[in-house]
Amino acid sequence: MGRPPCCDKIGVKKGPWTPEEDIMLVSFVQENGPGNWRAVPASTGLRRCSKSCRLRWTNYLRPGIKRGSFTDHEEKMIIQLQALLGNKWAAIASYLPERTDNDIKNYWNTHLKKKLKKLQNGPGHQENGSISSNSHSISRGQWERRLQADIHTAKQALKDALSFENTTNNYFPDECDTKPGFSYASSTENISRLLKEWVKNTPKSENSSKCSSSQNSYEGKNGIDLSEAFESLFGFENFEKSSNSDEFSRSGSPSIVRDGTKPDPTGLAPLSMLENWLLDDQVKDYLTNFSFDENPDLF
DNA sequence: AATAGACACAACCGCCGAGAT
DNA sequence: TATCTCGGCGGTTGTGTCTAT
Repeated sequence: MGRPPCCDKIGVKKGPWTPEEDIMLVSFVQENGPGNWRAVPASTGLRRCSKSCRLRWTNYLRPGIKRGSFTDHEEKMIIQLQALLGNKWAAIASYLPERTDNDIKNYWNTHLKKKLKKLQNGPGHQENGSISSNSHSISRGQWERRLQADIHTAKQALKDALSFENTTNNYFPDECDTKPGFSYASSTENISRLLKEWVKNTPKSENSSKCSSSQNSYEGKNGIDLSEAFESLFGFENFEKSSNSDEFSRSGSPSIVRDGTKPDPTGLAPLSMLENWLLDDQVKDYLTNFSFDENPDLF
C-alpha cells in the first residue's frame, strides 16, 4: 500500500531555521548526499518535515549559492527568460546556477515586475510598427522573420541545455569518492555566512542572554558555541578568503548542481549563445511585449 | 521619538507527476 | 492496477526591516 509517510506530522517544527538545525542538516547531507529527504528527520533528530529540509538545503545551504543583490546581467537574463519561459522559475534558475528559483521568484515579484511595468508605461514604446534599436531600424516583416529564426535557435539551445538532465551527475565528481566532504565545502561557507550574519545582527548582550529555545539562538542545547562546533565539524578557517562567489562562477567552476539532484545544465556554450540572444536589444524589446497567450504555437 | 505603511525575503501551502509498494 | 508518498514546483503568506511622516 504505497510508501510509508515521510515524517510524523505531529510535533513538526515550523518557522525559521536555527544555525544548529542547519548544521545538523548539512552534516546529514555531507554523509548521505542530497536526496532521500524522508530519512533526514529520523536520522538527524531534526523536528522538521522532510520537505522543509529539502527546501532549506535547496535555497540556502547547498553549494554555490550567491546571496546579495542581482547584477545587471542577471537582471537582464531573468527578464528575458521570464518573457521566454513564463513563470518557470526552476527553469530560469537553471540558467543562473548561483541563484535559487525562490530568490529569482522573489526578485521578480518585488523588483522586476514593477520595473517592467514602469518601463512599459514609460517612453520608448513605438506605436507605428517599426522596431528601432540603438543602431538601426528594420521593418516589422523583416523583424518577424528574423525573430522566428532566432526563437528557433534559442529554443534549440534551451532544449539542449535543459536536456543535460540525467546525463551526468556532477554532484559527486570522481575525486569526491576519495575526498569526503569535498563537494560540500561551500555549504560550510553558506552556514558560516549565516552564522556570521547572525552574530553581526545580534547585539552581544542579547546574544549571550538568549536561550536555546530562541529561534536565533547561537548556542547549542548544551551551551556549546555553534560556531566552534561547526568549525570543528567542517572547518572554515579559510572562509574569508574563499567564500567569494567567484569560486562558483560559470567558468572553471566545480559543477554546481541545483538541489543536488540535477546537473548544472549551464554548459558554457549553449548558455553563452542563449545569453547573447537574450541580451540582444531587439529581442529584449520584443520579448518585453511578447505574449505567449497570443503565440501558443511557438512551443 | 513614535508610528504607519511599504518593502524584502524566508518559509509554508497545495498541487502534480513519477515512482514505490 | 490501485493506492499512496516523495520530490519538485509555483503561488502565497508571515514577519522582520526600512522609510516616510
